[in-house]
Amino acid sequence: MRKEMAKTYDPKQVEDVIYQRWLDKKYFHAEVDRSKTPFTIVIPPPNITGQLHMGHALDNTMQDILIRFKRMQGYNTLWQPGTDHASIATEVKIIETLKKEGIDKADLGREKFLERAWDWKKEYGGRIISQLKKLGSSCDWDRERFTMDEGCNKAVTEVFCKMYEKGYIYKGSRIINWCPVCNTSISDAEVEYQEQQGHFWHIKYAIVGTDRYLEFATTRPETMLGDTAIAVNPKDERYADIVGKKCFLPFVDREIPIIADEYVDMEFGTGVVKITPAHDPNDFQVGLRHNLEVINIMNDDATINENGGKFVGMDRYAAREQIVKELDEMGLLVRIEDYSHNVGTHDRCKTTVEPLVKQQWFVNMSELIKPAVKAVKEGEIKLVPDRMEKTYFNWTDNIKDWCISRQLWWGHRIPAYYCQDCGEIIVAKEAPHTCPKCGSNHIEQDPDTLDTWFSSALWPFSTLGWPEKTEDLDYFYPTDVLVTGYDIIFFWVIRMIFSGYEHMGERPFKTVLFHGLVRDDQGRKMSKSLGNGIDPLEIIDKYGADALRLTLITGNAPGNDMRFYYERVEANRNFANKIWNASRFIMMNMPEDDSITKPDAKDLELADKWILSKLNNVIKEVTDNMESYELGIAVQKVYDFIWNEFCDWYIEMVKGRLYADKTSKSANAALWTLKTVLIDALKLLHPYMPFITEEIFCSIQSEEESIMISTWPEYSEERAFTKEEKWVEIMKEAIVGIRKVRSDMNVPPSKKAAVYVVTENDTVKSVMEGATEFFATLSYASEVIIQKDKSGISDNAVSVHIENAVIYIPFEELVDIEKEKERLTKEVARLEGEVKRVDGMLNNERFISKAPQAKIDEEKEKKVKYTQMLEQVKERLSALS
RNA sequence: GGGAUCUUAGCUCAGCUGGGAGAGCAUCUGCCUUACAAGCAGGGGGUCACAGGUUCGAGCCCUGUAGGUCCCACCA
Repeated sequence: MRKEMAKTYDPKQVEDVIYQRWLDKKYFHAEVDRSKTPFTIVIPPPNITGQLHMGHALDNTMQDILIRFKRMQGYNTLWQPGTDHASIATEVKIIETLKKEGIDKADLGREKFLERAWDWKKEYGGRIISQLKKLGSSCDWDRERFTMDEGCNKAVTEVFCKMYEKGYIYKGSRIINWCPVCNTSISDAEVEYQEQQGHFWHIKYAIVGTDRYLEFATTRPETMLGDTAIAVNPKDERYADIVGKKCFLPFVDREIPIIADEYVDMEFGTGVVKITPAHDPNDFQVGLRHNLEVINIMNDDATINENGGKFVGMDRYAAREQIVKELDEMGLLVRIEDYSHNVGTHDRCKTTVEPLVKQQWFVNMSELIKPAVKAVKEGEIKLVPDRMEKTYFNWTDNIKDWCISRQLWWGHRIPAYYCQDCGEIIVAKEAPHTCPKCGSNHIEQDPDTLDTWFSSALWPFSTLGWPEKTEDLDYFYPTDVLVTGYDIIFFWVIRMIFSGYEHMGERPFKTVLFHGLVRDDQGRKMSKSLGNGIDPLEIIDKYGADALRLTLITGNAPGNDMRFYYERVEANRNFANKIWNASRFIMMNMPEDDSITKPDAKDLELADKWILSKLNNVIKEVTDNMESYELGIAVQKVYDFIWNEFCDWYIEMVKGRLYADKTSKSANAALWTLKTVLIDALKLLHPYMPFITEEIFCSIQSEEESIMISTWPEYSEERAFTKEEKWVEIMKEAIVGIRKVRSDMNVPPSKKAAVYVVTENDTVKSVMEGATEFFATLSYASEVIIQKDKSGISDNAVSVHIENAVIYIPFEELVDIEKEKERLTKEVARLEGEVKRVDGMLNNERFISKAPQAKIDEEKEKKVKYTQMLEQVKERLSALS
């Protein structure tokens, strides 16, 4: 025995030690090696503000599984790590901390603010990395990158300038989404619609030159201050006569035209819509069609500006209240209706966004998106599961220009410079000293920064050295798999894809593997406000990283959300312990000098061949499943194999051989098989449970120094023992049958009884003879007697029927013949049912003519088997009466 | 309004290209059998939402219905 192993596995004792050893040995490190095929994954860079949550844990577990699997298969694997500056998320955090110190961002000034931001990065940027390490992530940490490091900055500037030159990036005054709390524009993708209870205010305006009024409804009465028209549908006969007339707009004393536009739905409400081009995207479009004036009535903080007349300075909601009140007093408020509608909010801070017309930078998407659509359509990039393609195309088909400028300080500053004298715009990698147009040196850089996704869109190649033409880029790009949540398809996945084609001329990855959200045990999203988040680090601390990883990967189909249960972590912790104890058993039984030798084929016994063959099948299936990204199914098979076949059956089968004579050939064969099967099973499990598999691997063998760089097992014809597999399955059936009978009769395991196997079949006879030892132990037999007929067997026996054999257990006084007859009668009924079912199929001409031959043969075999068993049971039954 | 997805054991979910329904937890019975009580052995429990259709054969494919979840759009 090599060393004393504790009775229960304690992950805390081993995980950190093992991880450090892997780091020291540089197993995670990748170098270009042209003799090997690369396999590359770039990490979705976590935010520097982030703490590891279950989403990260799932995402990174999946990546680590793929990387470890491929590494063992012999690929030159690179898992490229790094972090994201997360412009707005970080900026908000810093503003918060400043606030606590009583400092206002504006007072601090840009430079000082950025100093604080970098301090933050230094302090917290490493936090999430160390948390990823606790999970066991085998990233190449020597290559850690940051979206705002020198290389990424260079890539961003390069891309901006290039796309500006091509005309893809432009500056324009358009309606954008404005967050009045974060004080910045945001992209369409960042707007989250929330159903809110609001009101529908029915208001009327006087039609100029008549005594008529025009009634309409609005959910945002305060925007009336910016109304520049009233619209009806051109086909609407109700209003045909007033189109072209004007309405009087109270408060701002403006006359606005009544226009006709298809946009108006005649069926909805009164069929009249107020048009506020400056504060509604649809109205903006209407305004463009009708050349309407765009009157912005709001300041950046969502207070009413000087265009709002007497409401100037009021907050948007206060103004709303006041306007409604005054309209009512003026008799212009018709009624108020409760109304539930969707309100656009900022996904970061949940503030209601304000559509505003502003000067911003945009990326024109119409050309860029084309190769990204083609790639997925033609399968050059595969989305797993493939239904995600629908979501993908839904976005690409309705793509709008991407607003990329943000009124923030933390981020990549836009490389655009303005001549303060002649207004010339210069976009350049380096800040110009003089204006190329007028020669002035009075030049200022655009104060805005870029959307944080602008830099992450470049991540698959910027991290490999682009825009430099590096060896790494040449070798590791395109990457192989991107693993991410379906919730960032629009933010990130699509943008990486079109960026890859645009700047590299090639796809950034071959496959995108999506996962869902990890929810709490009630199916709710884990969130800070609900306080229902489960900290992965706590789980690791309590149950170990392996148990957590297994929990996240099992019992859930690709792309589906999952619920997190402590019970499942516990079950997986128990599984770890099970493996631990199986290994402990093997090591305890090893000879002192470990002198196990590979047995000759002829020395392998029935059970050995059976488990080797089973293992062989599992290897094949698991490998296939993993190659098609069915990670959960794959590990479920390993789990079942280890627990239900290896531990529950094989170990029990060989105990006798080990306890008898450790130096015998039989014991050697058993030990060799135990060790071989365990090691291969550990290898299959290693990508999922890296720590415990490494710990056991290193103590059970000394030829190799780490399981993570060992070779992935392969299916081998040599280990395919089909016949033995079948025989053992029949024996298991017999054993289970005996146990069941005993259990039904309440016979305690301590009470052994003789077991007679009656068979005329030579194969059954020889198979049984070769396995009496384990057969006896597992069926609690005092002895196993194999004979051709029933002679010498007491009538006071119960019988178990298997294919071509009847097993008798003479329990004598314990046997209740009437009960036994009842039991056998049920068995007859069951078998008759089986025969009937098979006959139903085989007598069906169309089944015979259309079903595949293999299926027909299978059913024929079953018919033989069940008919034969039915005869046996009937015979026994008649013998009892 | 458009789309996706789900409905399978008491609970949470698997079930890959159609060929006799599975897991974990829970539950019941019996076991401290010298790897493991975080365990062992045995059991109960499902007309796979409903209605049609295709097929020799449907949990799986098609159509429809009902209910749930999510994404997109945003009728002011």
